[in-house]
Amino acid sequence: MTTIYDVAKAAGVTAATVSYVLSGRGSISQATREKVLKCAHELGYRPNLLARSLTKQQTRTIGLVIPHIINPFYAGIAETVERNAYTRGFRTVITNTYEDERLGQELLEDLAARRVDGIIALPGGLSLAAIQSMLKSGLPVICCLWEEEGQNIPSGVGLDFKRGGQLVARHLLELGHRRLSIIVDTRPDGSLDHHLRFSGFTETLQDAGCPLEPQFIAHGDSSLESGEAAAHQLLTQPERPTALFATNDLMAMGAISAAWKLGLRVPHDLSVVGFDNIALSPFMAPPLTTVNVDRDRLVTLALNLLLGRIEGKQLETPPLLLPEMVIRSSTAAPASERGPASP
Amino acid sequence: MTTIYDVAKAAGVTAATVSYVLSGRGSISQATREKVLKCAHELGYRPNLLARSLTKQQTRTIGLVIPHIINPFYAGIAETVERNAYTRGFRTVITNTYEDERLGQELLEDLAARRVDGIIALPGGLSLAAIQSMLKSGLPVICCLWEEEGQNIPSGVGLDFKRGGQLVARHLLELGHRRLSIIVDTRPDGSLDHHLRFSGFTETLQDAGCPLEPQFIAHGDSSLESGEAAAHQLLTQPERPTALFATNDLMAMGAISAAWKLGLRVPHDLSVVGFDNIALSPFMAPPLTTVNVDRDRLVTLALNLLLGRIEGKQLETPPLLLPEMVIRSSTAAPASERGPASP
DNA sequence: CTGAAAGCGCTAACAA
DNA sequence: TTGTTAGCGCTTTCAG
Repeated sequence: MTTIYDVAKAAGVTAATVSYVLSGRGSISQATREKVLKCAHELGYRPNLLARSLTKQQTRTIGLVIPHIINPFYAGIAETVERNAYTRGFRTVITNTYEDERLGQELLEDLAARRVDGIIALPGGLSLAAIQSMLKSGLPVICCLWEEEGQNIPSGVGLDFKRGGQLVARHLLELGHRRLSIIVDTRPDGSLDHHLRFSGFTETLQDAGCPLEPQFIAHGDSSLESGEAAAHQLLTQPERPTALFATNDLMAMGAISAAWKLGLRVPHDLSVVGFDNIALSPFMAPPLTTVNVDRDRLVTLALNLLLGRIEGKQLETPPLLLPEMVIRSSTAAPASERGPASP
Repeated sequence: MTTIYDVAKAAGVTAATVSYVLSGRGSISQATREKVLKCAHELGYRPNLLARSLTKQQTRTIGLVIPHIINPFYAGIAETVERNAYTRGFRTVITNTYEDERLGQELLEDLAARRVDGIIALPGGLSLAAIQSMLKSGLPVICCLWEEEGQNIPSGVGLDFKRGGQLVARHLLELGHRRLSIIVDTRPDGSLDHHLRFSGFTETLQDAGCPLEPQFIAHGDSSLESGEAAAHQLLTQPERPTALFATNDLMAMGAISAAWKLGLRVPHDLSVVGFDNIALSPFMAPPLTTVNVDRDRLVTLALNLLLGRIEGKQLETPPLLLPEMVIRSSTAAPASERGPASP
């Protein structure tokens, strides 16, 4: 691997000079600049970021920690962060916890060891303690979409998940549904946002005098598989629900799949609502009614916060983002309200 | 940030000693070992990988270059690579070209500048020239799923895409379809694998005396959107095809969506076949018939090759992987062959 | 406009 | 068992 010294020797100058022309700093005569550039090119010189970062004490790199890239919601976030950070001069390294707190901890340590300039952390596989520890060592961490009972979360950008649950309940109620069901991800080690979607949903039903029945509550782990399994269970009961809310789009897709396999038509026999509005949602059969999370805004805010912190500014956390209903074709009035089916 | 020197001073030893206990190398008395460990912990010491990598001349990190993480096919590959590499002691940094060759080139340079120990490169947004250039500078690069007319590809692991196209044609033919259509990604700057899926498909039809009609060929860019648009075009012609092959699963999903919106039932009115067998495929409505690419095997082979090369071994490229049909519920005999529809 | 020199944090001979 | 020392590749004062 050719170094700056090799280039310097070839160009008959010193390493410092090469460094200057390469960085565009300092004032260098046109002649030597060209000579250096030429030599660098000929020797196939490639800067060593390790060395550079070591001296400059910054990497212009941020870390992004998410639970699982296979979930299109996180893939979308990852893309947005990567592109956004890139235009602001930062590289992004994406890491998956796979919902494993041990791994999550390790990843955080690793990012710190790589001396990323800052981290954006999403819940799922990350303990608050681990984050605090990073923060304490001076590494900026921005928490996105984080919800944690009681404890105060480090600065970040949040979303009003509870409101999301309310919106869904209201939508379904307005369509005339009375036998509602839910598939919710409430794994003990998961983050609490699904609980909030759940409570927003149930409380609204309660208030409307139409409380959620216990047998219409099923659990999943946010995956397609779990959504399908939970929906199957819900839909094979003696009295079926007419509507189903899955607390994320992937489980909703699984639910639609379960319905399909049972010969039930969505939305005729069953209305389905998801949460997240992933890129796939408009292309499901039928297109999924869901709750949108404004990822662009989320990421922009998070990055503002993070890059601000990296530059030493202590910006204040923005207000909660507001989710909004996206009504597509997977919801309709219950069949009894509409007369006979039309194919 | 506390360094090894801080720890050394606190423990009353020298930096080298600290390095030794931290790495577990050398022989250190139990007493000092404990003392050092204790100090390191108390000071919140975190190793600096930049410095470490700089001296060790290796990062234990590999780069993965893919077109677009939002495509579940690539997300799946990314996960497999990351997990696999991790168990072998390597970290992975995932980068997206977004199908942009300029960006792709830059990413490659960046990975090299970060001194990753090796790279796994998938086609789409990467020029062969850029890869060759990395190779020339001594950085191991393994090309996966690469197809390039004439030119000889650097070592890597490939798949018999043509055969995949043949399998699809055969499957559809056997079901009794005669009016077949295809949505293919043949962007000029894309990789050639879709061309191969296409030619395998068309040639088989040709041989069967049932050549693909020109108006039944549509184009996409591998995205959901493009699949839906292309399918819409195909399905609104005076005489509809009875079967549709999309050269990847995402476009197939778009096609199912288009069919749904036109009130056509899959597979009753239209059979749909995809390619890739992404994690979503079994959960589409209906579950998608597709061509499986054995990602585990692919990644294992690629990693063997890469880690081998990193250790200096020059292993020979394994034979092409063989794709295989996965028949699910999106294909059936054409309606005319089956009598009237059953709901 | 360019060179000399110190330093970023860590590792690995080699001595002691 | 531990310390000394040189060096990894680059940046950046400070001189000249």
